[in-house]
Amino acid sequence: MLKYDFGKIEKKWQKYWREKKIYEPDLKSAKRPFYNLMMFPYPSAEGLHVGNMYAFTGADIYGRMKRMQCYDVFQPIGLDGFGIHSENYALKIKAHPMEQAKVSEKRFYEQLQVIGNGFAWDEKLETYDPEYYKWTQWIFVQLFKRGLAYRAKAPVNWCPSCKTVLADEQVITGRCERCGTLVERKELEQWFFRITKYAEKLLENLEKIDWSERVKIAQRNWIGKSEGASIKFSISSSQFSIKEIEVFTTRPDTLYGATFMVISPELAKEWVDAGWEAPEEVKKHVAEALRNRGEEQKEKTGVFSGISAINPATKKEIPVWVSDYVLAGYGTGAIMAVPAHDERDWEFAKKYKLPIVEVVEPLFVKTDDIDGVRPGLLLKERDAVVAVVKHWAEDKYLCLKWKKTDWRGFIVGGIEKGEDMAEAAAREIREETGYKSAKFVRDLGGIVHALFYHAVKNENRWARFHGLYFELADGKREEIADEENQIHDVVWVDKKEVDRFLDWVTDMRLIWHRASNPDDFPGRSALHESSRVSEQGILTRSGKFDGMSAEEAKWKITDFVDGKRESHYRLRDWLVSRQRYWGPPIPMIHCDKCSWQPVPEEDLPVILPKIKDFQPKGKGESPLASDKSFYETKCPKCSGRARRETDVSDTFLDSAWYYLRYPSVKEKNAPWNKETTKKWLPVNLYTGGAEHSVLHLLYVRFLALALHDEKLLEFGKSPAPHGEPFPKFRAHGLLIKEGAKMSKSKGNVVNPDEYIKRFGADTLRMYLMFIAPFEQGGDFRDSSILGVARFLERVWKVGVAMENPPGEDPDPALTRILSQMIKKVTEDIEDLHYNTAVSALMIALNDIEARTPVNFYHQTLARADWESFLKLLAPFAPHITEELWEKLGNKNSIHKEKWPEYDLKLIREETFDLIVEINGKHRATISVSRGTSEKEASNVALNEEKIKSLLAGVKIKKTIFVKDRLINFVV
RNA sequence: GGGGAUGUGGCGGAACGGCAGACGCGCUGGCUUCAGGAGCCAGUGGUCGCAAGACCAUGAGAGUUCGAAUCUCUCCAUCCCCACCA
Repeated sequence: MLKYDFGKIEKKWQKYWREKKIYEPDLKSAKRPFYNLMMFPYPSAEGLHVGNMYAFTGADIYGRMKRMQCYDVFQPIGLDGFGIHSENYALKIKAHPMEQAKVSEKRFYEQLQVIGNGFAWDEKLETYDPEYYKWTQWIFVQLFKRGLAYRAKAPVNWCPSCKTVLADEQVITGRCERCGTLVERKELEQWFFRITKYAEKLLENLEKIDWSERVKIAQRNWIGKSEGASIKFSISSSQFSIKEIEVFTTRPDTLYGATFMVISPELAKEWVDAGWEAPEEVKKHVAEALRNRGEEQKEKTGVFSGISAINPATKKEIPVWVSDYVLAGYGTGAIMAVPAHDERDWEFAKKYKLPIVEVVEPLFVKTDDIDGVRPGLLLKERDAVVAVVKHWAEDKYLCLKWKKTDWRGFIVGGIEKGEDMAEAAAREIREETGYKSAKFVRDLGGIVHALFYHAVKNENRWARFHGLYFELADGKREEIADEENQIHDVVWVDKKEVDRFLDWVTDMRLIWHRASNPDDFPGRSALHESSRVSEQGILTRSGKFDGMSAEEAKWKITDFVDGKRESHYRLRDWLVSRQRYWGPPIPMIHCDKCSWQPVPEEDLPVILPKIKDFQPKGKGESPLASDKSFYETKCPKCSGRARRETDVSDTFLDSAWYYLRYPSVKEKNAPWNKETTKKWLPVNLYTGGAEHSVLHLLYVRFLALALHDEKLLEFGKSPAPHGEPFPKFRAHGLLIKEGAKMSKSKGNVVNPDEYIKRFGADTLRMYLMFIAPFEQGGDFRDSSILGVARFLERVWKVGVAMENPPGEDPDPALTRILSQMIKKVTEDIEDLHYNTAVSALMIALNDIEARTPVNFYHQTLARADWESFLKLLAPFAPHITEELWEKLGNKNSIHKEKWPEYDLKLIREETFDLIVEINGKHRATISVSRGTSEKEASNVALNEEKIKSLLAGVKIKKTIFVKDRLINFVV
């Protein structure tokens, strides 16, 4: 076998690319700037992970195609080297982070060289470079000056093992994201960024940016908007200064069912501090609860506070409890408890025997499918009902609306033709509701379907039925309404609306079945199964709101008790300070007289000193706090003695703006050059891992939006939402190994070096892309890489043969095949479907080989077609294609060549395979010319022997014809 | 508990609502080779059949459709993210 020397070739071209700077766009005068960005890695010094390479290669392929499509592609790389990852690694191997960073840097850049990406090396950056973090600090100062950075004492997440505070985002189920230790709550003074100010904007803009849907959903959930009302409850026994309790609720419609209140231990403590003389057991409970905060979910516990409040709707006195199931950080730290309609309140009420009052009755709807008739019912408003019935034979739907004011629930039923309607109704109602007394409308004959309703009046339940029937069989209908029920409209509606409606009915049917579960009390289960349904429920025991739909009552009740309609967000301010060593010092100075002052801009950067003892201390202080020469300084305002902030900032701040620095790394006087930024931003395509859905990707957006609003930043490109840095983001999937997640503990981490040594970077790149769709992730298996290695060997074989003088009559079929492939590969790369693009290249090569005697490719394969093939392959295997391109006598890099174009006419074949189906089953395939009409196709098909015999003696009812594709005979 | 995703041969995975299983791995047989390996040729979802072919197959069940892996609903399984958010 002809082995190509990938080691030599790859080295040769990597050197060439670097020297000729073929991946360096002209940042000043580029005509068609395309910023292709990939998330930069944090160097862990164990070297580049194959997962990094997977991500980079995927992004690189896209960039390479764009470059060949005549864009000025800018594809920078750097290192996210500051932060806890790198620091912990240094601690582990007992190295100084500052020295270790240099080691990691070297190793990473070497590795990044050999994977063959088109990086713009001249613009590389490292977050721990003072030239870089000078501006990270500058950003901090700007935010501080504009009130977007503030210092506050707050309960924070404290990791006792890492000895630092963590952002909420870094706490996973009560444990530290990094080391898994249980996180404690501590009260500390910390620096925050006011990201909550942007909650609404961050949410809104999600609708306008082109991102992987799963990432958008994650962000939406993280921001966690809920609409509700804030309502005040006054305290009846006002023994101390607190006179009222404010709560936030998303269900103000259930206010009449609020039978008690619960406050969080934190709030209780606040009250105590404000002078509340709480009973001993309350104090005990609070102390204990506060100690246990952050622990895993456990059974709810609580104590009665001895205080009572007034329910503003019922004016009744209700007890106030203290319990740890109420969180301090969300809403007001106090809730109104509606045990009938909230799972947690229900549990609590059951445990402590508190009253439960049901105030929303579910809407019972049932449908049946009998005799082809599909009845249904839709509740539109409080006092109008719409029913839709499908005609059993024709494709028609009947839509009926009528008004009624005194009902509570509806039942829709179908009955058999000829069955006595009254009997059916009686049976149905008794079975479904258990209501015994009923009055029935008599059957008047010819009934195919009927609708009923029953009304239920609070405790004193009664049911009455009203029948509406119509004759569908002969197309006539008869409508009957009694004196109370007026039919308002009868209209035919279109199918789409009916389909939507029927889906709704199906949902309701499910709810019905759940609701009829005799457990607990009626309604509870139904209401908790789906908030959507509970809001479709009807109010009861709610004074003048009885009978109103919950949805409507929501805001009416809010108004009634002087509540405020409000939106709350789960998102909380970004905690940016870290009591660690390996980060950019926060550029703030504290003076006893002048309070907090930012370091003057001309004094930046505040250099991180190289200190010996960089171990975290665990006192809530950074190791820098033991370095006098660092923290002793003068107040920039009064020049008095002052103390420098010794905390450093979160790594996520470093990575929240790196993309702005890349095009401007050579700018000395500003974090980003105005013109360059206008020209190159926002980023055209951002690629990275979905694991950064909420952390990094939210922070970056926040910062860009804020900098825009403060007029510190201006993007010039693209019509994307103002200030959004990444109008298009694609998350790649996770690469696993033989079915398991790669992890050091399992020892199954794939080291790319090893594979590059064995197979070459081209093979590894292409294999990674071939495994599975890029956005899905894939399973790395050693055995499968051989297929790609073989493919490249064969490419080499053909390429070597193509050095010979071309033959006289190349095969036109190959030209067509290659043209089809151009289309396929171009579209696949655009969609990031690299696996199928690779497959298309393999098919093309198979065809080339199949149509040519071995080693005589130059005679049948047109040179231009081979050049196209190489160009299409170039993004995947940049080295081998460059070498073969040179072998053809070309002087310039293939990566600067123009991407091949295809001729639609050439792709189109004159004939196609007509699929002949009988009743949708494939029976024959006939080759006919393109554009064949239905009539011709039908004739050809019916003359086919096989079809003839299959259709002998049967009548064709209908023929379905899809042009240039198939013909289907329905018999 | 909530949210999201995914279920197709022995495996990774293909398939604008229109020939299910492209491409690759693996496997089987043959050629070649001292041998190992590699290469080349043929085959490879299941059942029945000498064959032509027929039937069955995309987690299970229903629905829509002339026609469903694909759209809708229910259930099951697996994975990921979040988790007492009122």
